[in-house]
Amino acid sequence: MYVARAGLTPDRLAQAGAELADEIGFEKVTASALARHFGVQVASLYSHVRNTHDLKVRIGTLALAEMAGNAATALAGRSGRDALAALGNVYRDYARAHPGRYAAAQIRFTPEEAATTAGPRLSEMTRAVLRGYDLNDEDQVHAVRLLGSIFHGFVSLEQGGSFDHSTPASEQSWIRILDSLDATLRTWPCQ
Amino acid sequence: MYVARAGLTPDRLAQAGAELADEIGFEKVTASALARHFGVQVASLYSHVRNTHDLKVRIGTLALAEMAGNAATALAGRSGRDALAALGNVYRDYARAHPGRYAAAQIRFTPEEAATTAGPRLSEMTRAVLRGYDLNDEDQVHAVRLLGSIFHGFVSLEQGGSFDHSTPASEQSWIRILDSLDATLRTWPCQ
DNA sequence: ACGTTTGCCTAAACCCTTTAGGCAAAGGAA
DNA sequence: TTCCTTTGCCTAAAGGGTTTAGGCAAACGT
Repeated sequence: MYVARAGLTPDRLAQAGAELADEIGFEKVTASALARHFGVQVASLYSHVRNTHDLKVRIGTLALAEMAGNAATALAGRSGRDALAALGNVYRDYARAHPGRYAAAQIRFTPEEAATTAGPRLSEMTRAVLRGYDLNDEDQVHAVRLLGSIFHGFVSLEQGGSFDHSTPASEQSWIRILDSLDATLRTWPCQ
Repeated sequence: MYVARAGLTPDRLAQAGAELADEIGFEKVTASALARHFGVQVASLYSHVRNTHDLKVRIGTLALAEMAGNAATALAGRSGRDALAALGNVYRDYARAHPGRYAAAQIRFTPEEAATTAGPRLSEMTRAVLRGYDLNDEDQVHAVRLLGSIFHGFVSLEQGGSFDHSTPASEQSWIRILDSLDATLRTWPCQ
């Protein structure tokens, strides 16, 4: 016995799941919680998503797409250290504004899932930053991996509170790290 | 109706949980799975750990202690780039050999939990590496955070398969990244 | 041998996931 | 409009995982 249709769709579930993730934590986003949010029975969700893993993949995909979009905007008209900082801040700001979504973006995708996400677009943004530095093709791969490691590592540790119990504030370290990364990329071919 | 006591203790549960985590994944380590492993009823575990979060914290603590121990061994008699690579390889090798334990070490500890873990000991190992470079106190904090970010970020992305779909092998990037990190630390004060 | 402590048990309540099958609303065609 | 099809959400039920309460018997100190 119900009043009206809730209008569920896979995208709407992913969107609501993303919002819920930011509020209560990605690992607490369950089919039950989402069903409560829409005021429907849990089983109803299964007409729109295959299972909870499917739901989580959709949330992660949404997050990656948002990050790639933010990156495209942030990188427009920037190059060099400016672009480097802009991309780093996309990661960091996104993780701070949307911790649940950021966590969702870190789930392990299968190869076919990964191909359909905006992950490749985000890699492309990283390569765009590196165009401001003089790297050959192989070094560019290493540099993409270096940037990904630092951005993800820093954001992940900062998010986990690892930097909370020492001074100065992590902001200071972030600036210094961007500086040193810029220096590294400028002198990379010298190795 | 049972035959003999299983000899459960908090430490034994954490140890078995750690092994289970490496076999089936940390997120699949449940009280149920652990009880099955020991051939006891699920409720029996609750005499030894408060709840599943307590169990996970114990597994994470065990992992951090093992990593800190490995680091102490690896750093003995090394300095400079040699020590840097040794510490990085402790992270990387541990994550590869014990993915479940490594995941357990990443859970968010409360401040009082964090104080009792080997996390501080691992930070101390990082500072030991930095003694081979000429950094003032504040720069040392930034450098500790940089090392933590890179090591954790690289290992985490490599573990997640992010480097699987491009060449060359991640091993090459790892070496280049250690090299550039060494160069960064050697010239850090020049900024 | 005896009392106390300790370890594991059964039972039960609660929540989350997933599948199967059903009814009624929405939407298209005559 | 009426009829038919599709679609959306429902109920029901089975299967796990978590956690608490209370009980019995083994282990242990004396």
